[in-house]
Amino acid sequence: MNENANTRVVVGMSGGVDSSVTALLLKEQGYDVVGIFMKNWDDTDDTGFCTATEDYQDVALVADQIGIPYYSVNFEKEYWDKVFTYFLDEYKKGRTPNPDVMCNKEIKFKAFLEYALELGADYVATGHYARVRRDQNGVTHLLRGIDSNKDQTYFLNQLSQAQLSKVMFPLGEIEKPEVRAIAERAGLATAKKKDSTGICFIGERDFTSFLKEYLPAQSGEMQTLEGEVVGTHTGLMYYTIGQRRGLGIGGSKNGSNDPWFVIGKDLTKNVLYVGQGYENEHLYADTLEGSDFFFTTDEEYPSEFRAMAQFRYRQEAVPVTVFYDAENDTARVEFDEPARAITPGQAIVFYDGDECLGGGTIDAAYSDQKQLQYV
RNA sequence: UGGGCUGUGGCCAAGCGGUAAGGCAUCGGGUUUUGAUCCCGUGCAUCCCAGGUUCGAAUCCUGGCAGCCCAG
Repeated sequence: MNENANTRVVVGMSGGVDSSVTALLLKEQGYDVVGIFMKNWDDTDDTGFCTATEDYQDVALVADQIGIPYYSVNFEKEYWDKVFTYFLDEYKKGRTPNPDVMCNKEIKFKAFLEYALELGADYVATGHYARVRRDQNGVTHLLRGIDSNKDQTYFLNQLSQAQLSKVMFPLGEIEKPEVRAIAERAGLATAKKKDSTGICFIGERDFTSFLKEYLPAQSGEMQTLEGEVVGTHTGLMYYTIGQRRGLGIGGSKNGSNDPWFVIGKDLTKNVLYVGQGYENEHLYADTLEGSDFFFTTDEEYPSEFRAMAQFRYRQEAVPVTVFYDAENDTARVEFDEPARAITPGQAIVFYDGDECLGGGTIDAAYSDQKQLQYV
């Protein structure tokens, strides 16, 4: 009855509203929908409680309501090897990794995608707020979700053309409030479930104490760039550039009552550099160097081009000039205006209007040719 | 063992006789599929100690104690 009936779409269902509505919409469009829950992290606590169990129950409820089959698959090993190991390694280097970018690249759109294809899927769908558009040349473009407040292309910047050609993001076309409304109208079990935040699969938790379970703490001094000791840090890796909370220091002899921010780290001296004021000059860079640049379409990029760039999730993109070294997948990026808290380990993502072109990983930041003391 | 200054909640810091501002930090919450940022809310401090003067003092006086500075 419907041409979509011959198209099998495997939906990654997390047990949240977004993926629930994703499955619902595809089902309504007549696709042959299968829901699959990924368990990638074992968070069973001392009392035997595990949020994944609860989430899977929600997947089951929703799948039954929608009328689709559902399964569970376990990628704990892959997640540990490809995402978590990388995550810890980066922290050990004093950097601030972005595990969700890696999770999308290696798990959701690799391990999971391959698994789905084996199940006979034509596409994999997730509840990401992003859009894919396939042009007449057969190229798939990754576009920002129309709900600019929820757009998640930042986390998807490392997806390849091959991966993108196999995905569907139904939610990219609608706004979050509409997603809630659809869920409520359909009476989905997850309609009122609170949005989850935190590292995907690991979830919300006290971040520092979580890291301490895996990384040894080595406390040291907090200093101003002038060398004045103003406090004690509990371990360099627990702080990130531009961070304000958690420093535990306030006031100063010279009368400034501005808040303190992390402005740098020195791994060899085990010193955390801090400075006062949101607009502290040491937090601003005009250039960065990055590696592992990767583009969403197979188009070849010139050694120099203009683009809009985003350095952190939910930040406004700013105009930059990219000096790209295709040989090594590295690049030097110069900003039209100085940018705040450029942090090694974080992703720099390029955009051309709504299209996410791809991105790389920040390695170093510079101001006036001088490298900032970030690692 | 001469002179000067200072001593208010974790840190800065208002207050100058009438019954303790504010900022930062902390804590709680909101926003957020990284970590941040950001936003909102949050302090029953008796004012270094002991006396005294006053109807009444953190604010005045006396004596201690502590720190800093300048002299020697």
